[in-house]
Amino acid sequence: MARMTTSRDVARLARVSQSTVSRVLSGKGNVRQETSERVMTAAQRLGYYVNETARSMKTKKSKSIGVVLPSLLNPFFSETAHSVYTYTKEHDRTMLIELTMDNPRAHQAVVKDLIGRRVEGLLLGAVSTGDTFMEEYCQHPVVPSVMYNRRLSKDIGNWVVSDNKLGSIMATTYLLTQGHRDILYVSGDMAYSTAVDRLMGYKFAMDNAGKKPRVVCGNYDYVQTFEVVGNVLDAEHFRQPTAIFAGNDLMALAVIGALTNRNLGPKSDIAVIGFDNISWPARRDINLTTISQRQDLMLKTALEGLFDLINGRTHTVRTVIKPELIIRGTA
Amino acid sequence: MARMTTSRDVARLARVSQSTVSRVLSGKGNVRQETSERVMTAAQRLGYYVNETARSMKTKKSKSIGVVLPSLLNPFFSETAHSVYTYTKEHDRTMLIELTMDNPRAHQAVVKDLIGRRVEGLLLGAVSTGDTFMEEYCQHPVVPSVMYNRRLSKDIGNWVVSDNKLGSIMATTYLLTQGHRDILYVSGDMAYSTAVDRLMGYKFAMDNAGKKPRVVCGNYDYVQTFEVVGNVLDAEHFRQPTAIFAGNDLMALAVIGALTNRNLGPKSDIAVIGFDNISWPARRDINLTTISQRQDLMLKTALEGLFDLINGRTHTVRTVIKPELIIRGTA
DNA sequence: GTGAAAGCGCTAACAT
DNA sequence: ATGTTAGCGCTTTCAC
Repeated sequence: MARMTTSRDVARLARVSQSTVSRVLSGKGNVRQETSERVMTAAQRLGYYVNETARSMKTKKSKSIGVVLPSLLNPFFSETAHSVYTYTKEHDRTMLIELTMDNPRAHQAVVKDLIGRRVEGLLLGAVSTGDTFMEEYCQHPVVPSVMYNRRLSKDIGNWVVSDNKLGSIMATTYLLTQGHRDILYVSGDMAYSTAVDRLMGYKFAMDNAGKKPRVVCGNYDYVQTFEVVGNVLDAEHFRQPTAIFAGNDLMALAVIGALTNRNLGPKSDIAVIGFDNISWPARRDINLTTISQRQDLMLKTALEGLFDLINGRTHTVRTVIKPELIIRGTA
Repeated sequence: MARMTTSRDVARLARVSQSTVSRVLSGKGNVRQETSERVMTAAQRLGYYVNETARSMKTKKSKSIGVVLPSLLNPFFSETAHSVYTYTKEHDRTMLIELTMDNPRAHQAVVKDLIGRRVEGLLLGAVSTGDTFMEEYCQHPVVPSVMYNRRLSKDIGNWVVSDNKLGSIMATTYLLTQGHRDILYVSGDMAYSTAVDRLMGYKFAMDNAGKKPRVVCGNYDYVQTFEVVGNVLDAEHFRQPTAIFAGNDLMALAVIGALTNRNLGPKSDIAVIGFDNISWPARRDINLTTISQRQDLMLKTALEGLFDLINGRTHTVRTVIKPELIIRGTA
């Protein structure tokens, strides 16, 4: 491609100074109507697009916020990304997405990358509990950040998370009151606070009811859960659980998949409950009973908090969102 | 946040010139081992991150490619986004995502935005057939672009799409050979070439078989399809279709949802076939019969083409990907 | 209301 | 091997 037109080119054609072009296109400063029109026409004719790179270089505002997510293959996070886009746009910012690909070790690099690109703030949705880089970062931040959904084990930095332990207790208790005694819990990847807290809640509720907890690990992964739960279902010498509580909806879907595969019906044969309440399209036929993280509220809170941080309106943002039990058709 | 450290700060601390810092951190130019280490230590101590904005300002390479998608709520496109991330990363580029929110009118603005940010190339996955801005853009491009999946009606610009008409014929013919005569087609939003071509294929195949086509419009939207198809199913005075062919998988899921809601089974009562072959998590219990767009191949082709364009290795990229019939459990 | 000039933080000649 | 210098394309004083 040929060299791109600059404001200088526009200035030459419009017979004004380059700073006048800047004034017209940024909408700042007084410019005579006629001059303005001449500039606009010239810009149009040359197919001029303001160079945002140069602009943010000068203004020291990148107008962008960095978002770190584990993956876009989990509906929970692709929905998050979609909403982040909407909200940041409302705040006249663009979102820069980075993915860790479900690998905690990739986190540090993508955060550094985002900082290098001079994002004005960081929304971190893939923090693992023991991330030492993040621990240090929270002590000496260069750019405001808020952890979303997942957080560090040390209670530092800014975060908006849901009360995962409580949500887990709610789910387990609900199954208990439905008469279930053998409740299998499918855990997520224990590298993340959500998995830790949810497991804790499940154990707490089971202990309280004097029931024996039974746990398998699905790692927040569809395929792994499908297999691991399948193994449980196929083990003939053990008592089958009457209910399965999955640590997130993605794994709950895998559970249902494993069930269907064996001609077992969710609820009719084995109750299934998830966690997240993803507003994912197949909900009408799956109709999953789940714990809502109230994702939209959580995200909005995190983002508003981040903007408050950016604008110096606050120093800390720490919010716990109360989860909700959503009873549908699978439990 | 305090002013960020610059290479100048690092230079001062390391007692070298600023350009030496640049040489060390960009890995270009010869620097003595010892000097290099001194710079690295200084950078470390100051928490220095190279300002990519300034760097790309100077090098005139943004190291980023712009991606326009209709939405991240449709699994087809969130999967696309996920893969784009992987591929662009392999090419040492970052992806800048913009969404049209399924609104063709939003397209022009987001493309301009991306150009303003000086992306090196554009992957356009949300082009509508009659977009006059894009038509003009293709004649006088400022930045290389390739349309992905959807394209203009005028045959201009660069594109990688699947043979949607053929795919549609394959789906319809398959249903016909299965003995179906009353096949309902659920169309997508006719603003997009995919919807136009798929409808054409369906009609062609039906005509060929001497069957009467029957079409409703789901606009590529889950909720709308759920309702529209529900209406058909509830219309008592009409003959029910024995098979439903949905213009994409998202709508096929809505069809199955509407079926399930009425205690009808896909295949057992009414056959369902989709289009896309999204590798979406619930596939094991839904087990949707569909037409594969071979998304991965299509995307890879589009992106490789885009990079070829960027590097001046080619002038045009136009590829039609042959679709595949994937027979599973719903038809 | 408009122009001239400085400078954002880098890289890339060009010197030495 | 390292320092000096000149911009990249803007915004923003400061003059006039």
